Amino acid sequence: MPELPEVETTRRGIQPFVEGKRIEALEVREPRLRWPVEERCRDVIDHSIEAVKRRGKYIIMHTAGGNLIWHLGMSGSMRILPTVHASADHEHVCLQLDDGNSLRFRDPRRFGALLYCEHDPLQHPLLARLGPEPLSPGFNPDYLQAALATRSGPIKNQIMNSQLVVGVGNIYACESLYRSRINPRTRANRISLERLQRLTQAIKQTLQQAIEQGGTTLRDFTSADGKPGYFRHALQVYAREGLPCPGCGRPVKRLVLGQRSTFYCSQCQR
DNA sequence: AAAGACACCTGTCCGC
DNA sequence: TGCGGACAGGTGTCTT
Repeated sequence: MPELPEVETTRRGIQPFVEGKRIEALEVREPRLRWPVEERCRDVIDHSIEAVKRRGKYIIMHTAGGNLIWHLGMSGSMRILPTVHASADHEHVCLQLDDGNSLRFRDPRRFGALLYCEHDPLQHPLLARLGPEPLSPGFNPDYLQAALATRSGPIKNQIMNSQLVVGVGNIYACESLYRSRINPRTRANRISLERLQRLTQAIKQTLQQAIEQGGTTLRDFTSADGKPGYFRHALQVYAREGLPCPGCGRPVKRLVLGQRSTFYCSQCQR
């Protein structure tokens, strides 16, 4: 489920409820996430959450007792509920706050993660080698051209590679390539600077618009208040195999790249 | 160094 | 109604 817009929506949703609050308890009902939840996560107990940040698809909570790094994986979501509220199925972690509310982490598939990092979380091995934020000025045509110089694989695989740029998952890769009229199979290092200009712009616009819509809900994504995202209605090719392309009316095609479904228009995207 | 396959999980949907 | 198989928003790890 969660690509950058969904993670950012989640971050914005929880931030006002957790920032400045003290962590009274950390209840791990199911430690078997992507990696086992470590015992030292408990070092944050009795400390206040000073800030809630995002890097790529990671959500980072800063406290004087160390930092919590969250990843939503494929099926993760967060909600704020009264602590007395019973926990739901697949709600693996509960962070109890000092105002009677708690943050619940639910993740049926358990591809998500809760990590602890005592010092600078950006230096954590999983975060240290991440590429630039797609909405930052550092992600631009010149950067992308240099980054792709040695990459001959399909462009779609490249923009989904978090070492080149973070936050772009399967939905937004498909949508951004459609918007920039680039065929997802195009070999990355053969794309002109002009077309990379279109691509970087399309990625920025698509992600920005999706954030403004609260992300995309395909099946079960909800933000911290339990509401779905509305960008689903703006999807032009993703999960629309056989339906007419909004540009030319021909049926949207599907192929598999990097073992992921890829949706595109063979007429509009060259 | 880059690319591709595989792994990790549960839930849902579709065809028979 | 039940069952098997395909598929799902991610990404680290291993092998070529």
